[in-house]
Amino acid sequence: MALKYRKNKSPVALCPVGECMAFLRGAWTPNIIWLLSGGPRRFSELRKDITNISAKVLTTRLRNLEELGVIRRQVMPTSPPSVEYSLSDLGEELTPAIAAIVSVGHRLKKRAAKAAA
Amino acid sequence: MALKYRKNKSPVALCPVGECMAFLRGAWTPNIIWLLSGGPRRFSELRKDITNISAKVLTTRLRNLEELGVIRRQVMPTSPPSVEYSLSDLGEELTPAIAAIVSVGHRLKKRAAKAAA
DNA sequence: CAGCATCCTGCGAGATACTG
DNA sequence: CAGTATCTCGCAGGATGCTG
Repeated sequence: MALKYRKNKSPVALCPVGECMAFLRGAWTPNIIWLLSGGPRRFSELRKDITNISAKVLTTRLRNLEELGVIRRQVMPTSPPSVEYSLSDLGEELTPAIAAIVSVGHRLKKRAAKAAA
Repeated sequence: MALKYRKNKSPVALCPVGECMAFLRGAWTPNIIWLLSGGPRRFSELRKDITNISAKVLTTRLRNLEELGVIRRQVMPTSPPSVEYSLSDLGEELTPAIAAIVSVGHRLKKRAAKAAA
């Protein structure tokens, strides 16, 4: 019963949305890309901007995105080491989707406010 | 060490993308909404359209979305029981985001094809 | 500053079998 | 047809502590 479970990383890969969703895995991922779409950012900046994310998770997501070719990691040779993350071309292609998500999010927020009133 | 872990269902809820992503939890969810955006569908139709999804998972996601108010579930009083799922107003609001995701997905597919060539 | 190591949890998901 | 039940795995994530 060894290989009982498929090693398929993204179950949705065969469906229309899957091509894109494969890059948005993880609850924090869209947020990271969104922040990076505003320009390069350093590790600690991301940590501050994304409320309540732990260093471990941020690192994991960052590494994952780097491996997928979505972001670029550039180590600055300064005395206190600083690392800059930025979107790659591939990453830039994802931003319209994220932008739409954000925009829908705002709409939903307004909607919720109206419903409460 | 009881309530060690926060019960927060969506860790991203405080971030800009979180408002929307809260409704897209689960790898299959965007796909379901996307299919439903084309019109109401029955359980078995969804199962067929979404390749390789198990009945259990589909049911779970459907129930979840219903609970969130994203979709509506209507039982048709026919002799072989049939159930129709459709997007609610809230669900309709999510479609722009899904559409963007799908569109980006197509673009990525082309990009990959070009890279392979 | 930018991480890594370790340990632990819950959820999404897959497989299979069964039901009103 | 439209589910439910049961079991299992793996991954994303949280907490805490340590390092070049």
